[in-house]
Amino acid sequence: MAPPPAPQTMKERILHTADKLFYLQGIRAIGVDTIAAEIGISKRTLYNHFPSKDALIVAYLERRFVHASPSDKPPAEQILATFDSLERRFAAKDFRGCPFVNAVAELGPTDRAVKKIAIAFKESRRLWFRDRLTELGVANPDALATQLVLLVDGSIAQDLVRDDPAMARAAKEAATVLLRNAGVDVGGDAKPAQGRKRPPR
Amino acid sequence: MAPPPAPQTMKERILHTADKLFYLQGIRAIGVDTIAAEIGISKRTLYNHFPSKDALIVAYLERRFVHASPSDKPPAEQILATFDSLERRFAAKDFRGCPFVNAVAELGPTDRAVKKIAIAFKESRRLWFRDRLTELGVANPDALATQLVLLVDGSIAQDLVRDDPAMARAAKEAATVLLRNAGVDVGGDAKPAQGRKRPPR
DNA sequence: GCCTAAGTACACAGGTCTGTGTAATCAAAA
DNA sequence: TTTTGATTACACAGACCTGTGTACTTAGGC
Repeated sequence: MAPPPAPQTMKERILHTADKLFYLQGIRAIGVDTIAAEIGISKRTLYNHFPSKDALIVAYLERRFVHASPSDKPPAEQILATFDSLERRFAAKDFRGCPFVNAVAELGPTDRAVKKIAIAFKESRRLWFRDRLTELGVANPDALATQLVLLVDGSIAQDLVRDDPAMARAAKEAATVLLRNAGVDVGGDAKPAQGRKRPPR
Repeated sequence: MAPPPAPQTMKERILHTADKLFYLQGIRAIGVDTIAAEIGISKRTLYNHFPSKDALIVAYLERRFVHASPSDKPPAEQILATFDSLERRFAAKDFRGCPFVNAVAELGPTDRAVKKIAIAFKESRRLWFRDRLTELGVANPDALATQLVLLVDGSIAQDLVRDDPAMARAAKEAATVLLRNAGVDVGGDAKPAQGRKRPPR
């Protein structure tokens, strides 16, 4: 399969580079000069496409706001696959936590625009979980969806400081318990994780 | 009961103020001038107590590294009380996430000293959970402890962006399910959260 | 009264940052 | 060929940052 095409327009090239640097090194740590130099353009060109660094930051976060693509797998599988995907991302050396959480942590509570995008993103993922749980006919999809996003964000935060992709596996196991507890069929009783061994009947 | 005593020594006053400003507004957002001005001392005095801003940052994080105080409550109660305590902290208007996660997010992967403290803190909390679970005789205390810290950090990250203390309740409910699944007695069957209603026997 | 330690006031060096102004260049469309 | 729009090179303003140098004041201990 073909590699992802190189960004075409100047605006896309700027966003692509800003994304890489902002995400890996932090928004406040990267100046617009650095971004322009990395692309090999003048600072003036950058400011011809974005009126301010703030605008560039907002565009960076909006570009990170990718919506989940539809899948024809069963909902329970989709939910658990989320954690496998997380584990793969943790294993990549260029993973540095959730860009939205990082931006809010970095830019403080004053930056309303950034916070708004972060809230929207978190909520969209929660709703994605909720929709899958509704398909499964779970009794309280809202509450369970919230618990699942806690596991997602918890494993991201833990991996950010510990660099340990196993956090995603731990989250997946916890999610499996929560799903099974809600009556969802998540495959064999292979990992009981019980306090006492259950005698085979 | 008496209010907490005002910091006595100059070093403590500096740390107290640095903590407040670093935590609420971000480490990079606060200059040493701002800290000195807030206390009403000269910048020179600050630099007489800390050789550099980096040293002040490290001292700030080390001061945040509070170890859990021993309790005589039963272990299961201690574990669940963690989430009640979290909820109270979320409700306070000056809560701004985990200072260690925020510092790592802000200062980037290069700052080894900061990352080291953050890892140590996260691990100390995981071990605290593990010790309580060991007291409870749980089969796999290590794995379950990791899952519990995911819920803690997940709720912190979610509250940071959403300002919703209910995240702590959601984490507590998930923790209850995980504990019960591991054979821990966590009180009545009051909240079954089951997929299908269980007929009373 | 005198000495020492701590703090103050304040300037400043040297660096970074965002954002702008200006004149020159280049390429493609008309 | 001429025009037009994008881009470049580069200087610069104004702000902020960390860290230092220096001379002055103040308060306690001897």
